[in-house]
Amino acid sequence: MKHITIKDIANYLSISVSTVSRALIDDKNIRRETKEKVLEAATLLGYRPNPVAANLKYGRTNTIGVIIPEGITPFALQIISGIQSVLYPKGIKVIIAESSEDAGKELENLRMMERFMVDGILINLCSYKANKEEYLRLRKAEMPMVFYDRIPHGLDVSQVIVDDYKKTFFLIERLIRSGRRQIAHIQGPDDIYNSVERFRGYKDALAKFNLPFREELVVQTGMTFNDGVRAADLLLSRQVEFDTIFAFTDVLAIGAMNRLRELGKKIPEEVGIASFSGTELSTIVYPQLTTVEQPLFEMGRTAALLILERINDFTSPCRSVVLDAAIKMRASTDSKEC
Amino acid sequence: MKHITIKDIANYLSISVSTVSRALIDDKNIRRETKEKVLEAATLLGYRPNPVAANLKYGRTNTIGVIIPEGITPFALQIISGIQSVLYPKGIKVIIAESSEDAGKELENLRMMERFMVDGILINLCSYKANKEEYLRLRKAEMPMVFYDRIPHGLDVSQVIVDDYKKTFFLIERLIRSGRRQIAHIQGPDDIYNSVERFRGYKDALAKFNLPFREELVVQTGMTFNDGVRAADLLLSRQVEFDTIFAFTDVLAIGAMNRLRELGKKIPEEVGIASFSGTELSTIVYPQLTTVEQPLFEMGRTAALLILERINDFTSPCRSVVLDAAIKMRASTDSKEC
DNA sequence: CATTTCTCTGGGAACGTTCGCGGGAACGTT
DNA sequence: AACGTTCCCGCGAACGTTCCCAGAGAAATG
Repeated sequence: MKHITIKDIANYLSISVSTVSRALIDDKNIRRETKEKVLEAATLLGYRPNPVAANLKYGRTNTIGVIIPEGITPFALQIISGIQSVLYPKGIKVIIAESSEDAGKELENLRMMERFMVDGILINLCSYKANKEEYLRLRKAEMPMVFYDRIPHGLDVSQVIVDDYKKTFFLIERLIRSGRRQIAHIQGPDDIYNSVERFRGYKDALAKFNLPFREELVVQTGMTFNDGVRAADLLLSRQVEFDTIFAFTDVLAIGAMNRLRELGKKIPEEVGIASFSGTELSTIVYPQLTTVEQPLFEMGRTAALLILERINDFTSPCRSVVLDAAIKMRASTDSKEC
Repeated sequence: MKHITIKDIANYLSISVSTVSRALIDDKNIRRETKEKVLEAATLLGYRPNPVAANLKYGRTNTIGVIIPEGITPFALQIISGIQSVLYPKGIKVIIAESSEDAGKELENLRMMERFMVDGILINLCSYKANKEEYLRLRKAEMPMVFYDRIPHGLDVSQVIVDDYKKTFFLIERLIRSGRRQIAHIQGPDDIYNSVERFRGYKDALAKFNLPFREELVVQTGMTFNDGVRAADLLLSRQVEFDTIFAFTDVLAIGAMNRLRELGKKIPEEVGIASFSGTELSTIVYPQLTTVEQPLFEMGRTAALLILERINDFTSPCRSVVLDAAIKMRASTDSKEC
């Protein structure tokens, strides 16, 4: 693609490049007349500014990186929509890298972002423990970073989250209030902080209603659909009664639900299913899932706003934004109280 | 972020910037000794090359744009993984824009990509008719483009697709062979060429077995989950018997399936469901969907390879790659012949 | 030993922009 | 009439690289 530059316009009008630049940049040191002449010529010649050159000047790339743990579910993409809705209008590019739930790959992605010289990074972690030194190094190198959804522990950074503990607590509370007593839990991996928090919410909610916490009702597993399937099998093999399953994510819940149905269990009559997420998955399965619906688009939006803040002023204090999330009672737990 | 430049290395070693550049760029006009010295100093000082500067020189941005019609389903993201697997190792950034099935937004996205000065664009269209003039203009301006999945009509461009007609034909053929006779079709929008092709495959397959084509068994609709729900309703309201539904996409199929089940129909005993896609959605629903499984990752990979070809030599002839797709018979049509 | 070739290095222009500086013209103020 | 201001505009440096050109010295050739 051949591009016409500011210099071409200057030649065309026999004026200097500086004046052209000033006209285009809306500098005040220019006569209205000449400015109009330049703009006219610009459209006539089909001029498109070359951001690369300007960025070189400013030492920016106008690019920010997003690192996501997985890209199979719609989760990431909805958040990314939110991010882009803020950044694209500002002329900032967004590049995405996926870690496949692998801390090693996450590290690679961080390095790649650095190589690409992004102006900042938005991160959804694989593990809240991994790559800590790298994040410390980046922080020291003054790389603007904002974490969202899955955040690190003991690192003073900007972040945007929902209150996993509280929301889980409320969800379990409502399940109990609607008559469910034997609530099993499919727990996520240990190294995801949200998993720890949701587990805590689950336990405390049981305690509030004086329901016993029973180890046999808890299964810890991974993040995939098949992990959900296996979790259901494991739960059944323990020969302990349960009338509800609360799963760490949509995907796990759906895996478990499908397995149970395959084995002839009626949902929600014999077993109710609830989860925590906010993707469309929870409404395209049958029956629709009771879930804590996180505001994903909004989460992306605020993360993007935070990173802009951070880029503009690295010395500003880190901010932690907690978003609200709605509890949606749906057919999978057959609650009357929608 | 303060960055170490090539000049810093030059000062540090009291040599010229040119030599440093040569050392880093693996130029042959340099003594092995000095080259090693430079590399050593580079790692010592923590030098990271600034791609922006180099790109300015070369007139490239090392960025390619991807325009997708929608981002709710995993469809797009799986293809994007394939694209990134080729481009990221080459140091090429990938930016993504979503058109929300809206041709106007698609046009906006094209303009944005141009503003960002991407080196090339990978496109999955909203409509095969829309924005034609814009694509012609871009082509004339020598913007490298590759279309995939949903392609334009009557435009000489590089593209990567699967054979919608043939694969649909084979799928319907197998459904008929497994005993299904009254196959309904949920058709996609008119302005998506794949929809037209799949419809054609459906019709011709019926014809091959001397089964009557019945208008009442075809519903044309949109692309969303709810469109699938509505299509099922419409089909039922026509009071015509059918033992199978073949839907344009996974999402439509799932919408219809859930609606039917809600109304008490047994899947697959009373109605079988089949679709065309290749996302994980077809295997996380219950029962799992019979479907034409497109090789999405591979599609992304080849699209990326084609765009590289095009960027390196715009004069090379446009290529059209047709990928194979597997027909997966699953529980939703209860076929014995998995 | 003289000449050519080769190897390596430094200088400086170029990529497309922005911006500080200086200066000329026009204007207003004493 | 002399001076200070303001308004515009051009010049040139700068951002971090690459690369062409020239040249110094070494090596090879006669």
